[in-house]
Amino acid sequence: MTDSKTHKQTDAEKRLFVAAQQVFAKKGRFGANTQEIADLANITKASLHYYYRRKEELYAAVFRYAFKESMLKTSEDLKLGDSFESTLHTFCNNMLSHYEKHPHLPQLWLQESLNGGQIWLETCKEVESEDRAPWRIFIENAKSAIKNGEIKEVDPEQLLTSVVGSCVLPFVAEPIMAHFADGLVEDKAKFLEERKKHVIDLIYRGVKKE
Amino acid sequence: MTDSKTHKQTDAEKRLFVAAQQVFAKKGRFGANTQEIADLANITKASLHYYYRRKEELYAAVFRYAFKESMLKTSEDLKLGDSFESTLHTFCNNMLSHYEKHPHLPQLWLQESLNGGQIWLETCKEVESEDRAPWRIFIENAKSAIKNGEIKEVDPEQLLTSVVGSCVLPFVAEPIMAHFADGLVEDKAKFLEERKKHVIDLIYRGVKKE
DNA sequence: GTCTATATCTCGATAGAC
DNA sequence: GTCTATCGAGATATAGAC
Repeated sequence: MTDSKTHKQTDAEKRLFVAAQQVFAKKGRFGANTQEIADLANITKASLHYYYRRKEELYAAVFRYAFKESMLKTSEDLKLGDSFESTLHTFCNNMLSHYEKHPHLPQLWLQESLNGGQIWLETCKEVESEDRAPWRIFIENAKSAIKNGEIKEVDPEQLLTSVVGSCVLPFVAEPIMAHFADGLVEDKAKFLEERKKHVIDLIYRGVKKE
Repeated sequence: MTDSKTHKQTDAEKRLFVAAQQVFAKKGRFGANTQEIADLANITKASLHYYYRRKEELYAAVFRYAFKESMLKTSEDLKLGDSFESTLHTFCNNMLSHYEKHPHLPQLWLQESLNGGQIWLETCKEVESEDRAPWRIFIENAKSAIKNGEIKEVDPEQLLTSVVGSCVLPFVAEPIMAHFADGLVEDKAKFLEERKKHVIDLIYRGVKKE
């Protein structure tokens, strides 16, 4: 944790934090209720309110922490100045591996976005001011790769949209995707491993100069 | 409408239907409340319950109708046996044009997915039994294109995931995307027009045999 | 069909004992 | 720090007049 909650967490508080992530991811900021969170964390509602006076505080704390951690993971090994091929490779692999371990996180992002995205925006700015924003590195390296002829002329923002959309969909639309992607049901780990290869190959072929 | 609600709708019921789409898309199945829906439709809560006894019934009716209509739109002009290039072109253009006119629909799909996707699945099966499922045509035509050498060997399900993810993200993550895609804020129509070209070009270059 | 009024229930939040 | 008990707001849903 980086800011608001630097104190030592008790076991109960840790369980609360994890439970809140899950429930907010499934039900959203408004749909989630404190009883369900408390039950999942094996504490009472009163204890929940002891740690976080208001539900909104809990939501904001959970989102900020999870998002910052994830951006840190996603930007790992990404370096300004790397080739686009290497950047794409690292970006997709990091993102997909991270979300495979924590599939509820992309759901949490989406819920926040559907609910207006205000806290997301605030957190984004913090991440950017600390120079840990993976999307900035992605866009910068794409621009350089266009200039030096590695890839063709494309709008880097459009490209980023395609990459993120491709990586994230299996997690936010799992119940539906399971219906027309048999692989997702039979062996999820294998499907996601193939997904890494597929997205990286598809996108790189799509932009590289031959 | 195809089944459950074939009767003539009054003006009030139509307004209710539209309002419910909007509110369920933003707040989700659980977060949405009937007061907000009724207000937006300019009717009272009592009238809402006159048409749909329970909130859940309203939700299910709204989802089924909207999803079926959308699949009909998306599968327009798609024909079994078309080349993959033509299929991709039609699929992306139809989808993006439809969602540009009704940006809350992809939000409704994802809300349903986050809430378990049960009603989605039921509706999917209905659509498939009526042979109006655009995803089936997409996958079939991709398979044929692999066989006849138009495109390289790829998993059609992975490919579909990438296409849908790329097309849908701008609508479900708008508040965030607006932060790093300037074009989306300045001129949304232009951004989406460019998006069509970008996605079609990126994906086709990514799979075609040179 | 549409309304006002109200019953009933659930939720977030607090008080206060231990 | 964790609990039981409870308050009060706000939600869904219903009753019954027009």
